[in-house]
Amino acid sequence: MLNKTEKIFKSLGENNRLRIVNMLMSKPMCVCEITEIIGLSQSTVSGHLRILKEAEIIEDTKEGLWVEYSLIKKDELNKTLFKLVRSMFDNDELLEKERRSALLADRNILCKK
Amino acid sequence: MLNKTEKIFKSLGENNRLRIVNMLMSKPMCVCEITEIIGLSQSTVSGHLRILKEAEIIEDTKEGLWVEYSLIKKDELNKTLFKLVRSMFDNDELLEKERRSALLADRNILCKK
DNA sequence: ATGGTATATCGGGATATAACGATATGCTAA
DNA sequence: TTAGCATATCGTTATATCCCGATATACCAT
Repeated sequence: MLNKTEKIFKSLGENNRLRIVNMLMSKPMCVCEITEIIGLSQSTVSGHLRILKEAEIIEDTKEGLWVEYSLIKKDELNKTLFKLVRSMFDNDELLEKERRSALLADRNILCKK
Repeated sequence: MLNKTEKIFKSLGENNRLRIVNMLMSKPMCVCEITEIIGLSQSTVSGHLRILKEAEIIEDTKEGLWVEYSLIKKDELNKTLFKLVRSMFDNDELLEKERRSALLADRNILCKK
């Protein structure tokens, strides 16, 4: 469907959302972890997550006080899409660094203020 | 690379550009054919084509007075991308109709005014 | 050269998007 | 219940995007 397709590509057509998708390739993360690593305001990150969620790229699960976001890997479309995106992300220094940061991120350290 | 990836997805994240890509899946077309079928102004269509061209989704070749645009199918990335997009376009009535219109389009009839 | 055709570019108006800080909501623990 | 933390939503501002008509450019035929 045209509008669904537009929504998917539009959601991926923005640098900071691509950075979020890239980080979620390492592991599911809560908003505060993403916010810490990406260096944007919490409200901005929340907005980006909403857009990716509406495009059915990511989903969220409540984890007590936290909301954990993760890539939706069930359906074939997304699998192909993520494989493609991952290949496009290869050899990008910033993205590699952020995948590593995501992997190492510990919400108990990053989030408690 | 991040910015290249953003450019590609941004170029595909717009309904009318998706319609153009869909039509070009039938065959290479010149601007006037696309303009006729899509029903937007010539300048708007030209703008969309420029964006798709800058994202290296399509390329153009001069054909005398005409400029013919076609999908860039050489590299693997695009091949995968087009296969994916094509599958997302399946069973969309408007897009099917426009692929057919594109296939039947004859620039000698559509364009000469 | 002139006239005609196809395409690209420019300028402007309307709408959409991205960013932020402030505030609201929702949950947990004491 | 209250306090505190994580997240979502709201209001605003700045920028980007989409559309069009008008104009410029490029090419072809006469």
